[in-house]
Amino acid sequence: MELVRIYECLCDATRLRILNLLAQGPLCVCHFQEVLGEPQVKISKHLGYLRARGLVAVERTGNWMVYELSARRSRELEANLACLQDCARESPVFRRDLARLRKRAKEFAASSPCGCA
Amino acid sequence: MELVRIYECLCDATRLRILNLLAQGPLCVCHFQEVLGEPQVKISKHLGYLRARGLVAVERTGNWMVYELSARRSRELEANLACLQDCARESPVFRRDLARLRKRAKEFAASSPCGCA
DNA sequence: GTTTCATATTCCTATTTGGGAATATAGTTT
DNA sequence: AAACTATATTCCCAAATAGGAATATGAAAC
Repeated sequence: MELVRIYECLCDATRLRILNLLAQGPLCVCHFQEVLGEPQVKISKHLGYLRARGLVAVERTGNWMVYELSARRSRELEANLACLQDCARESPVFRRDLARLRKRAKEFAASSPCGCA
Repeated sequence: MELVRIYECLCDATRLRILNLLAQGPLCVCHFQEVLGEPQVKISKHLGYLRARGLVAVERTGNWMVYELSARRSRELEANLACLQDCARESPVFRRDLARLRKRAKEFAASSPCGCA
């Protein structure tokens, strides 16, 4: 059942926070690190997990790996991402992450030429 | 994060099928067994899992344990159950389960006095 | 009180998971 | 080519999970 695969992706806090950020647009690994305040290996592994299950896609830009939500989403994935967005809107953790993302968006754009944020 | 707890409940096929049936109303363990065609221990354990996390509630009626969706649901749970319903509507597995449930509803009502179905 | 019935629990095993330390890789810069 | 950067992977461990066989529980029937 494809639904199960989707829910497996959603049942970890770090992955939820990653998906929440990605809803705003593509982002590279080091910026996830900064915004979420989590070690590189953790971020990288969770992104790998999401990628292996087709929720996100990657593109290399120089040294940076820029991740984005997969372009081709099943109806089920679309519905669940929308639901997550809905829930995230009211949750302190997710709001805080988005606030940090916006706060640093300019620094990000200036410092790294990876084109994300 | 409460959301993670919810998604953990949703990332198993048997539990999804259980929740899909419960959306139609309360049901006792042996009827889950029949409709889902799964062994007693499996059903019972997954119901225990859902119960421990507050998604379902139980009430004893004679020998039967009748499960139902928890009456007090957070906004997040409500949203995700609705989303699941939405996805289930288009999935063969879930539709088949519901068909079987309806087909046997009368037998159930006649055979066991547990008041479910 | 013993049997029966519906359900829960225990015990076991195999698999998956999350996390971190250390290391590898692949581009970029010098 | 050597050094550096951003990221991925490997190796380890502890914990959670799913499943089934066997057994326990608790209410009902006899």
